[in-house]
Amino acid sequence: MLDSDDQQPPAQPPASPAAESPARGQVDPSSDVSRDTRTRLLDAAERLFAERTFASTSLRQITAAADANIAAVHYHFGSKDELFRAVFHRRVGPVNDRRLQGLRALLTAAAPAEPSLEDVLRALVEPAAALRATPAGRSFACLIGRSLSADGPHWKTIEREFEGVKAEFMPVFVRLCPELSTADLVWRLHFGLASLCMVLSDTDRLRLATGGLCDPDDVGTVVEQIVSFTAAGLRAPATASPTGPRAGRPSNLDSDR
Amino acid sequence: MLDSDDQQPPAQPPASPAAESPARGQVDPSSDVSRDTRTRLLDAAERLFAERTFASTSLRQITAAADANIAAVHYHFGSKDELFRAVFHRRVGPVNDRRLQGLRALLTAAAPAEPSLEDVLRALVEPAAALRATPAGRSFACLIGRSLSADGPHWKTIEREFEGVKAEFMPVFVRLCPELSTADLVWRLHFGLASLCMVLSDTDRLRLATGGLCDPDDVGTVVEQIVSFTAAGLRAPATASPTGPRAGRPSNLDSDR
DNA sequence: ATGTGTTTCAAACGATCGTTTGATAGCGGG
DNA sequence: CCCGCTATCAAACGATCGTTTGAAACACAT
Repeated sequence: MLDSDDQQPPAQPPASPAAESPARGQVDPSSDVSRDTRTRLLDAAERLFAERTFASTSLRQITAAADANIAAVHYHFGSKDELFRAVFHRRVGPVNDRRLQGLRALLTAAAPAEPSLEDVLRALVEPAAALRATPAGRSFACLIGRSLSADGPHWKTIEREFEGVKAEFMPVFVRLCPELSTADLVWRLHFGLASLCMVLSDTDRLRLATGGLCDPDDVGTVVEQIVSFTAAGLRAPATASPTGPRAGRPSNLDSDR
Repeated sequence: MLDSDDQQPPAQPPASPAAESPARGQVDPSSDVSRDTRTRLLDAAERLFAERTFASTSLRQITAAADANIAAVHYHFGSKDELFRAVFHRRVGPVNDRRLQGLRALLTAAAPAEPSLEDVLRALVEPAAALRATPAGRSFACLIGRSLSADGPHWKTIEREFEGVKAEFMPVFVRLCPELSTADLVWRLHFGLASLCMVLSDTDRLRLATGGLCDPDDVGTVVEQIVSFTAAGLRAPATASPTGPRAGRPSNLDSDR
């Protein structure tokens, strides 16, 4: 397992049914001369997609930043959408691999007991938060954090990348939080990942708003803050309505008016 | 106070220094005949900005959905950017007013003691979460939740809308969490708002992924989940390093490899 | 040198974008 | 009746978008 670096087949653009007009065969990504232009395009696209947005970043801006020709994008990737997929796939694989490595190490080290909730959360959070330690990783962190809260045509692509992590972490959380209903557990994990996404996608706003007090690029602090906050939330007593019909809908501000 | 419905001055488009060529005077938004087209444009833009994105929604899509002419946008708002600002301003004002009302009611009801952490969080979360109860509000909820995690040219516009809420809620949280350092408090409130944003911007993904178990449109459940989770996180013991140099940077997965 | 396949380039394609224009209705008060 | 004002409309503006094309530049085995 731990697959992260497969190269897709030719992946010819869905248009043009007569596929092979001049030259379109994808090239082996390892030990290739043209890797220069390809990775330059990936780096530039990663940075610009993060700074602006996929929709508001033009291929001309990308190729200008990468010092390449416009047609190079379609030659190496086929289309703008597949360029996005390539940018995303290049970095999310290693992150998820580190997550699964960390989880498995914890499980075997603690067996037959269970690892601590904090350790499991750390294994999930740290590889992603560590992206913000490097400039390129920080660009990708903004991209991934932003893509998770905006579903466009790329949502299914993104979702698939995280299936393995979800499948392996969820049972562990279920065992570590036996007193929580499934709905409670899912809600709270959702909130924890929301916190992670918010930090990943931050672009100096939090640091500026706090006068440098809270720094999303301080990986160690970020990890401990998210882990301790989420662990405390997961340990909160279960809500009143397990899966009841509509039990307990307390709504405030009916005081006056 | 509680200002939410001020109309901006003429707000002439920054181009064309000789401003008044044919007809550009903004109209009084109350008791006006043309409110029809104006609000139809606002409604359509609100929905489409939420479904797609600001950048990937064209004015022609908006005017087609609003059954209006292309030029109507520039006649009533001046530009696409000011249309976004109008869409945002129309709904965020009442939400923040309800938040401040709720907070003040809590403060006077509990005086001279302090209200509970849960009640203050509820006053902050409920008015926003309640947006998801109506289709139009749900569109705006997606828009606001998404805009907060993506900073474009509209970030300063958005930030200004929330200044009042921030200024009035923050001192209360400081008093309610006296054992937390400022950095800890800001981090954890940031996480709580991240959870809120994630729920607001959800577009059926969570419900579909959980088989209907977690429904972002079930306002009562959402509020209680966010409030209890965030309150538990805020009550977690303070982290080791208050503002220390680099204390405690435990990094896992140094097991093998 | 020749041939083959890969990579890069300038230039153009049609489509769509935000914005502007000038004319055309509707409607009030003089 | 005509005038000033508001609102809407069809049509076009220049700019920029993603994509395609065909040829040049390059590498390298024979």
